[in-house]
Amino acid sequence: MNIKEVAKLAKVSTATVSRTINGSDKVRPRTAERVRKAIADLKFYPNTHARTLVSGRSRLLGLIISDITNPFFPELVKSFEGEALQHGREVLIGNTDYDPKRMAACIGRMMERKVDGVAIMTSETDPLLLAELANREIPTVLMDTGKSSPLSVRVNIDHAQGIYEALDHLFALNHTRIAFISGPMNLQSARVRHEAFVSHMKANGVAVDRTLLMTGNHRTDGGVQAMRQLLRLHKPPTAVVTSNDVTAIGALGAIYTAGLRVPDDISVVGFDDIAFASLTQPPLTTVSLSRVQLAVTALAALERLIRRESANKIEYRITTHLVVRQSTRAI
Amino acid sequence: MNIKEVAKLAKVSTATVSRTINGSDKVRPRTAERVRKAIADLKFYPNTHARTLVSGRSRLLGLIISDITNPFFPELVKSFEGEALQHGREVLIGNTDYDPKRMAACIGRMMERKVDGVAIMTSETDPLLLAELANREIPTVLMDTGKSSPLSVRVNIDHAQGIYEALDHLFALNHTRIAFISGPMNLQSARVRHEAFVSHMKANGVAVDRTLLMTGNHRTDGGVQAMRQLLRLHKPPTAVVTSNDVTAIGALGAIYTAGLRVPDDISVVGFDDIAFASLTQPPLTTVSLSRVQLAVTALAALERLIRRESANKIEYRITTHLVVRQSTRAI
DNA sequence: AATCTGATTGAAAACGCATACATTGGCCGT
DNA sequence: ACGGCCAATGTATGCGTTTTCAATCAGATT
Repeated sequence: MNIKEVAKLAKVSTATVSRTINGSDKVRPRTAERVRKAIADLKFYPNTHARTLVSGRSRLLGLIISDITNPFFPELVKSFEGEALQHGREVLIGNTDYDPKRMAACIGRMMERKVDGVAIMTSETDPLLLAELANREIPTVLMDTGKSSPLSVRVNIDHAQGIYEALDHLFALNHTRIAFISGPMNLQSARVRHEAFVSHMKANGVAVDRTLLMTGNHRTDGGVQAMRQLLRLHKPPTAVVTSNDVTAIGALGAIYTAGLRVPDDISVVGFDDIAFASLTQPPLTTVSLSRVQLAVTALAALERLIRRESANKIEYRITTHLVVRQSTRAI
Repeated sequence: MNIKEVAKLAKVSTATVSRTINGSDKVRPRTAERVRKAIADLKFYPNTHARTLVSGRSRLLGLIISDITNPFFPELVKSFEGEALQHGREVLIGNTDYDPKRMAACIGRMMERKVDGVAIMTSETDPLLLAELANREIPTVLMDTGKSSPLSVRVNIDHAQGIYEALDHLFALNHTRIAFISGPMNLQSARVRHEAFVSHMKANGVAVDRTLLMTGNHRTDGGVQAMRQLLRLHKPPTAVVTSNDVTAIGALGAIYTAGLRVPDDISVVGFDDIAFASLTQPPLTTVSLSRVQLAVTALAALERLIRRESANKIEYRITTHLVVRQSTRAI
């Protein structure tokens, strides 16, 4: 089943069939109709590989993420895919599992499949791999890393703003003894959030107690461990800010297990605003980082790069802002 | 950059390069080494589209799911992808969003990309689309639907067993006034769970109060609505079994909002055992349906079909079983 | 040294489509 | 009626591989 059979049935040449499929305007409407009928009758699906091979365009976009089971990503994937579909493209997803080797394999696959562009939504990336993509003139969009070039742009996420708002919120509720449970410090995003916390505390004249600065891992168990340790302190914090929601959920668990209540005994603030954040008990006050916005922005940037629109110096920025729910209260 | 340049650099023909890439044993080791060096030097990545076009094999597997943001799926996707990678294949994911039109579009894309096989993990599928795949001799694995044929197998999920165990557990805790919040009744899996509930209640001589049979939608809001209604009853249930964990989480929320406690005032049982089930307050007693097992089984079945191994009459079955946590208690 | 044999290697033909270029047809003005 | 011209269609090439079949080579046997 191929374009030839369609051509035969529609009594035209393969060229006309091809033109019809691709919506060329130089096919007489009546002819196009006949071709479309033949395509439908034969249930013909054009061979993407042949199309890509000859045209050089795959209509395929790469999306590289760290881990699909991390609740942050599915929403991002869905939005990105939805947008891509609207632009007539498909998405090849790559899971790196935070493993540089798998990242390299992902990029390799993207190159083999001749993607038209790649969105790299992991916050760390090997510059050598990026160079590889650049060599092949494959446009890339990076999150929080890399520098802009004619074929690569960076989408900046303003983690700090959210942290500032969270702290201001807690300050307004009279908290000063505020703990922070960070993510793994080898993650750029985790580092930025941590630094924003420390600097905004200082900026507001609140002493930063080093014993209240814990390191988590962006998973629940990290939140549980860190929170337990905080609760064992001689003078535990009255509020805890976490580097992501999953950590906050772990902290929540540790607090309940210790027989304390949120927000009565201790306030908790998350980060990301994953779907489950509004479903915890109590619903989590958290910093929202819109995955939809991130996906839409990344895709738009990619499209621009693919069309080689020299939209140089466009600054892509995703803001974050606090969503107050019920896990925070004044003391 | 193509195979020709590699051939030139390695001073061999393109045929030899191709053979080396594909690990043919009829290339002299010394020659193969030279070719591999050329490939590495040029950082050559073979063009998948050309390979697929000529060989007819894409090393691509389709995985069709309902909604990646439904917590049931990411784990399934990850396991499936991991297994596929081990077998040297890649995965094309299709989101149907429970929409038959999008399902058709997904299948169309699978055919255009010439996948070697498709795993359809949505529990409803249009037989016409399946016929389309069968016509093109594309192997398929279905979840809970369809009938086996030389190119299609069905993986059965034993939803009933889990429901039985859940009920037996509640019976042992002296519950008899047990409610059930179902999923959308147009979903096969939801219907089976519902029926298993009713039949096992009857089988144990427990009267089924129709007012305790609620219809949800497999989302939290459905769980919230249904639970609210149950709590407004003259004689509310002492225990609630839900058709999935997300529904249970909604129910949990409604119960807390009403000022009641779990499991003190009411016991709750979920279904699926998503990652968050162990992180609710209290941790949710639920029926586990292993996504890993499902993914591994589906992939193994697919591989067998692709190799045209006539493993007829193999019965693929995924069992479910109760995981007791802390959301259930005796009355 | 000549011959044979199996192991390597090479040349060339597909695979299904898009597209540059060539051809045809119809319509207009004259 | 004729040339000219644009629109519509057709012909044929090549995209980068795999694979068949033919050619060559190295070594063993005589």
